[in-house]
Amino acid sequence: MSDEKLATEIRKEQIVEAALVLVASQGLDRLSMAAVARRVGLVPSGIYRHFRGKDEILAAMLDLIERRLEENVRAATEESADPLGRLRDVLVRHVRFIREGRAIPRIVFADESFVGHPQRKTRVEQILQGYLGKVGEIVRSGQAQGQIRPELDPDTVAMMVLGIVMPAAIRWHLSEGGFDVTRHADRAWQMLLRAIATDER
Amino acid sequence: MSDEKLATEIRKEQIVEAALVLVASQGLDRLSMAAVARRVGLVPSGIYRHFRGKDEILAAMLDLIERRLEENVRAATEESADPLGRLRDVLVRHVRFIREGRAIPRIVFADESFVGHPQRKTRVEQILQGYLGKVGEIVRSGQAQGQIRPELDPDTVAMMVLGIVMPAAIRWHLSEGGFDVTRHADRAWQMLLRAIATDER
DNA sequence: TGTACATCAGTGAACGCGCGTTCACTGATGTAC
DNA sequence: TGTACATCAGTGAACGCGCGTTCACTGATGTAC
Repeated sequence: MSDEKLATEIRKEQIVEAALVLVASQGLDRLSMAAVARRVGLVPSGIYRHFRGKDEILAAMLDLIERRLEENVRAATEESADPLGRLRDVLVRHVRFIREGRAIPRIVFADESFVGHPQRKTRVEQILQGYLGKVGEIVRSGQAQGQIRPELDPDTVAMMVLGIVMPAAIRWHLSEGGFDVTRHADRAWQMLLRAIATDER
Repeated sequence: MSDEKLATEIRKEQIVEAALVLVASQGLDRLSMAAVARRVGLVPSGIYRHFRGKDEILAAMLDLIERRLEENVRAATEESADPLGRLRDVLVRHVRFIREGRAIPRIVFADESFVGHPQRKTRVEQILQGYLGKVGEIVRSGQAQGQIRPELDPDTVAMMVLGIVMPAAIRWHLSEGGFDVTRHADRAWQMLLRAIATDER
């Protein structure tokens, strides 16, 4: 198929990236070895030079997602000085994730078949909790600085930020991009702000 | 398999109900004709006496879900007199849905394979919009009665109610029931209340 | 009330299909001399 | 710098499996007489 022979490190990256793109555009259960192979210009059996099997690709995909989510929080933290701004930045980045390709929500919402392997289920939980934990940290620092009401549970606030994006992602997806995610996120953010910001502000 | 011969109307109900239970517990892509048949005590080919194929079962399942969601709003409207109470009631019923079986979120979050048939995608959108529309009606009546801030978009508020439940459903599912959905819903509701209730209240 | 028959729910073997995976092979690439 | 060789990425045929679906059949049920 391809004339080139590439080092396995490069191929591995290509394959995982291809898998992620495919999940984003087609969904997890249309992710076949054949489709991944086609996308990187290989024959299906060629994949097995680089991965032991589909499971290993899925595991690598989860690692990639974890890294991207971490990068997301890191960038938001750098961009804004104050915690409320950071939270909003996280939200905006979520919206961007949706508009670009929805691999992450698709995986997290994934079906038993994916999450069926107990190991994988635990891993997804780990990633989600890690992410919510980091967003919760932003909330906590906002409370320390007096921007966010001290009596609120940081974890709950973090989940509500996610909760703004999730139904919007679904409607966007169902309507083939017709739903205005940005507008919804703006409005919902204004509402959330009233709920969490201290009165002094 | 079973000694009994049952009227097709009864079997149809049994089959759709079985499909819904299976989706709830196993996920959409483990929903096989064989599994459905086993659950109602038939041989796989027996299903074809009552449905033209899997597609028709899925369509009937969507109809059932639509009815249950409508029933949900109806019950909430009857139970509480004031709109804020009704909204809270809708939320509580969502939580109950999650704890009982998560067929509905699983379907709405479903993968391209399910929603791939354009007709089915449109149908899911229809159901979701219908539901959000009804929840939005509750919000509107709350605005008319002065309980809910008039400047808020009812659709956004309806989505936020959904948004409280969705991430919680996922964590509950991932943690095998270990996540306390009710507690999260209570906390998030308190936050949402501050965001949407008028000051006079 | 008893019998003959049409209806139709349920059966089980068989099918075609797409999938993940294997395996013996080919031939390009980088290295040792 | 040129040649011989080991390495290993890529190939294509073949596999077993589970799936949705079909089809000729069986035999219980309800009805007409």
